[in-house]
Formats: sequence, structure tokens, C-alpha cells
Amino acid sequence: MTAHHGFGATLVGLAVLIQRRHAQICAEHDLTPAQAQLLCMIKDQPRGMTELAQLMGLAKPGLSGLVDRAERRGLVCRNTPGYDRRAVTLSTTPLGKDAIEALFADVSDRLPDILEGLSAQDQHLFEHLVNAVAATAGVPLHFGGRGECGDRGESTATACGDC
Amino acid sequence: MTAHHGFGATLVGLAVLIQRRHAQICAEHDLTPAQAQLLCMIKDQPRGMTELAQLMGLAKPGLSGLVDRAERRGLVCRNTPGYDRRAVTLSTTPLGKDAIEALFADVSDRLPDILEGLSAQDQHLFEHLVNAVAATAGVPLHFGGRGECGDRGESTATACGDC
DNA sequence: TATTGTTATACTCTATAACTATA
DNA sequence: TATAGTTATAGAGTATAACAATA
Repeated sequence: MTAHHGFGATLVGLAVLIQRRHAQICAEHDLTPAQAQLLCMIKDQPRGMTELAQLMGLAKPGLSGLVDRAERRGLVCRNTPGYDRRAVTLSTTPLGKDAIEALFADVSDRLPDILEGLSAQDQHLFEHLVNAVAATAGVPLHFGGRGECGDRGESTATACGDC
Repeated sequence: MTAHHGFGATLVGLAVLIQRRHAQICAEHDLTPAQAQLLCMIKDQPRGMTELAQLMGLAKPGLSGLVDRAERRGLVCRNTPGYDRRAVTLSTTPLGKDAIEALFADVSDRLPDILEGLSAQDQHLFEHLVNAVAATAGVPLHFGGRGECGDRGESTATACGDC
């Protein structure tokens, strides 16, 4: 890498900035970031516990506890599909579905505010580059609205057609 | 903001990606991210508990516990300056200082790897934009190597002189 | 009275190990 | 035996409230 010394630390600072703002918006919706991530991942289809644990980068006991707390709050529910009596699938309740949709809209609205110090052109450029990094570096999960990892791999923001 | 719908969620995904990699590098150095942040903030000068709590965005009891654990591990030590017998200042031990310097070097080396899918030119551009966002949006703390918030505010990466 | 820092308590998140029930 | 999920236990991080000592 040709990055300047200290850039790694700046990236960490940026990540902290983003996550703090995200956590604050989550709190206004009475959700924790982990609950939001969980809801995000099952909002379109139910998933099994093992699959969820892998997607979220958690060990299974960690997921069990997270689900316990979310279930206690009426956000998700466990289902037992017929084909395997060991299995559990998790889906959102209507309350959980509403919560994650409202949160997603709010995050989409307000989180990009961190860029407001940039010119409109630079904001545009930054957005392209972040999308390229996210696509390339395998952004962990389905934080996006598109259900699955969006992976259109064009990284040449400098030569972006639709600008 | 003119950002596309879903971009806020992509930013969160990027933040998670960065923090996961950061946490992993911290773990290799036998530090938690919170301990790293703490050490980073006192590596050049001792600070009082109240000041530290404000800088780190923590309530004071949270900081007390963090310091307890770091002290137990020999990373920091509490000092009692003469001028106010209520006050406590915190400084690094030699062990703590070595640990944070080694970590910082490693983070600087390896964290920018997340950009390796971009062209060299786009990496450069991205670094400029991130620096501009960090300067503008007030990146929370002294994750950088420069001790205090670097705030050269030029945001026009597209017209950057030294490229 | 206001401030510095701590202790007490509680909850979320996460990890490892041991366990149950099913396949 | 292998897999799905849970329970048990532990520790880090964070919050609020109550407290101590000093200013």
C-alpha cells in the first residue's frame, strides 16, 4: 500500500465516527446495533440459526442470547419448520419489521450527513469510492437495502459514466 | 444530502468492516480496541479521568472500569498530582507505551489493505477524501498519530495539488 | 455547594465448553 | 458420529444512581 503513515488510524477514526452516529440513531429507535443487524438479515426471509451466526460473524451461543433478548422484546420469533426437528428459523414480527424499516430509512437519511463538509462533487466521488470498496472488500453483511451483497465491481470512480 | 438511498447503510457496513479488521489486529497485540483507544490518548501526556471520559465519549464509571482492567494488566498507571488531592492522572507504563506504538505501526501497515481492490489512483483519491471527512466531521479522537485532531480543511480532493 | 473519582448494580455483547435432541 | 441449537460461565464494555473525599 502506498497510503501515508497514520492513514490506517484515520480509517479507524472514521469507523468510530460512523458507528457512533449509527448507534445513536439506533437508540432513538430503541434498538441496539446488534438487534438492527439481526433484523436486517431476516427482514426479507427467515433464516436458520447456524446460517445467521455465520453471516453475522458470531459464535452460536452469542446468537442465541441476542435472539433471546430480541424475542423478549417482541422483535423476532422462532419457528420450527417441519423438515428437521432440531432446526429453528427466525423471522421478524410485524413490530420488528416496522422497526427495521423505519430505522433503515432514518439511517439512509441522516448518516450521510457526515459528508456535509465536502463539496457536492466530492460527496459524489466519495460515495462511488465507498461503494467500490464495499463491493471489493466484501462488506460483512446485508446492511444495505438490497438483501444480498451488491457486487458490481467497477472501481474506477474517476471514470464513472453516470457522473 | 444527495446520496443514493441505501448509502447510509453502506457506510455502516464499511465501518463494521474497518472495526472488525482493527479489532483483529488489536487482538494479535493482546489489546482490546477500548484499551488501544485509551493508550493512544495518554501516550504523549498524562490526562485526568474527567478529561479522558469526555474525550472518549464515556461516562466516568465506564472509564474507571476500563482503567482498572488496563492497570491490572500493567498497561497504565494512576498518578496523584500534588495540586488537588481528589485528582488522578493516568499515564502509560513502558509496557503500555511499547504496546500502543507497535499496534499503531501495524494498523498503519495493514488496515489500508481494505482498499486493495481499487486502482492506485482511486486509492489516492479515497485517502484524500477520507482525510477531508475526518477533518471536517470531527473524527472523535486521537486515533491518528498526530496527537491532536489534524484539521487542515481542504476538501477539494478533485483539485488536490500534490497528486 | 460543586467537583473528582469510585463503588454498586444492571444490561448488552461476545467467547468457550458442555450439554440435549435429532439426524 | 455429526449437526442444530441451547445452557452455563466468564469477561469486556457501557449506563445510571449513590457515595466518598476534597475543593
